[in-house]
Order: sequence, then structure tokens, then C-alpha cells
Amino acid sequence: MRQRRSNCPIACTLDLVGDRWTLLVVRDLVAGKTRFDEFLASEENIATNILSARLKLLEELGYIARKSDSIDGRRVRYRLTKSGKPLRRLVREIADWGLKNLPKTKLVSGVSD
Amino acid sequence: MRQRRSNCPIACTLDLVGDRWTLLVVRDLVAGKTRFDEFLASEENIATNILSARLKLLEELGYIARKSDSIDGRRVRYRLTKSGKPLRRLVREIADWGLKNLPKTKLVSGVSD
DNA sequence: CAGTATCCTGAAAGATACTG
DNA sequence: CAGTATCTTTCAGGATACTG
Repeated sequence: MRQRRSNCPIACTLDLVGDRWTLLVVRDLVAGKTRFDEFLASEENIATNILSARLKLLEELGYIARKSDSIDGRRVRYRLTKSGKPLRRLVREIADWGLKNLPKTKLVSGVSD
Repeated sequence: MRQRRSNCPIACTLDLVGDRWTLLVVRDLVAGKTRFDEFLASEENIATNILSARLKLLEELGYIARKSDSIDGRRVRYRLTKSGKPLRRLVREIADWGLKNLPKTKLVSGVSD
């Protein structure tokens, strides 16, 4: 987690999730992915250590929850918590901006759902 | 400018402005600041080289325009261009999320105007 | 499957001095 | 005032090997 530079909500938000990976993990969660290897399979090719770190960060912040699958206990599932749900809107807005302002961007799966 | 990892609008947006500084400069523009030293004066203490680089990036992307002051030609003014205006909403949404989800954050000046 | 552990590197950040 | 130029440092990212 990065340092808090001021009490500006924008600066603080950027200190938490202002990087190239965190919100992509959230995007995948929003899109319905729940497992480590599903996140890994995304186009952007996130490295295992980076993904691991981001999941940990999001869990520490209380935005996602980690749980063993009820059927196959070796499987792990991640989901957005209630506290994490507002991130959906943020991700949607970013997607929106990208779609409108960046040529050739295309939304693959259900973020806008 | 960073590499484009995929055509996902979220990934592409993050590749452009997904860092700790760029959107803070936009915030200041939205708040009505126009001059180099006004940006410098913000609480977060951005370094001159970083600010310079971000202004250049935003100008290259066409989101801001640089212009000599009509009265004092030595003064430079920056403003959001028409293409840059949609960034206001993005910044507002981020501010919103921060205000609602991060304790003790407080908006100082006119981003929500 | 779901990670952890290392190692390595480049890029970004930060500090500071300087200039037209 | 509005930057540029350097230098140094840090650290996030990326690659890869390994494990319960």
C-alpha cells in the first residue's frame, strides 16, 4: 500500500488503486471471474506474483473476500464484498470513458452488466 | 506513454492515466488552476520534472492546451480542451468514490463544481 | 489449482540545481 | 514564471522455478 499524500479523495483513491493492475482485477471480478487462474487467463497476462499481491491488497482493504469452494475445498473463490461493490461503478465509468475516448477499445465481457 | 496491453477500454485507460499523478493534474485543471506554479503549489508536492512530463503527456494526447497569456506573454496557461472535458467526469467519479469509501478524505476545492 | 519465492531490470519517482 | 537537466534511488513489474 502506498503512502497517503494528502486528504484529497482523488489523491487517496489513486494511492490505493492508481496503478495499472488493481482495477483490472476488479474488472475481472465484476465480469464474473472468481478463481486465480481465471484472472491469470486474461489478455493482459498478469504475472502470478503481481496478481497474488493485488488480491491480497484488495482483501486487506476489505473489498474482496477469499473463500474455499464449498464443493471442492482445494478451490478458492474470490468475490466482491459489500464494501467492494462501489468499485463496480468506478470500473464502469473508466470503461465508459475508454470506450468513448480511446479508438479501437472494445469491451469483451460483462462489465456493463 | 505506456504500452497498450489489450484493447480493453479499462486496460487502455489505465495505460494512459493509471498512475499517481496524471489525474491529479487534471483535478487541478478542473478546479480552475491554469499555471505551472499553481499545480506545483498543490498539497501533494509534485516535482517539477514530473509535472512537466505530465503536462506534456496530456498535451500530446490532446486533452489540454498550452497557451501564452494574452496579457503577459511570459505567462503560460493550460486549459482542458474539448477532448479533455470528458476527463472531468472521470475525476468527479473518482472523487465521489473516495469521499464515500475512504475515511477522512475531504475535497478542498471545486472539482464538483 | 492456487499460489509462494527469487532474481533481475527498467522506469518512475524524488531531490536539487540551474536557466531564458 | 515556467520550466529543463541531472543524478540517485526505489520499487513495481516481469520472468521463472517451485510447492502443498
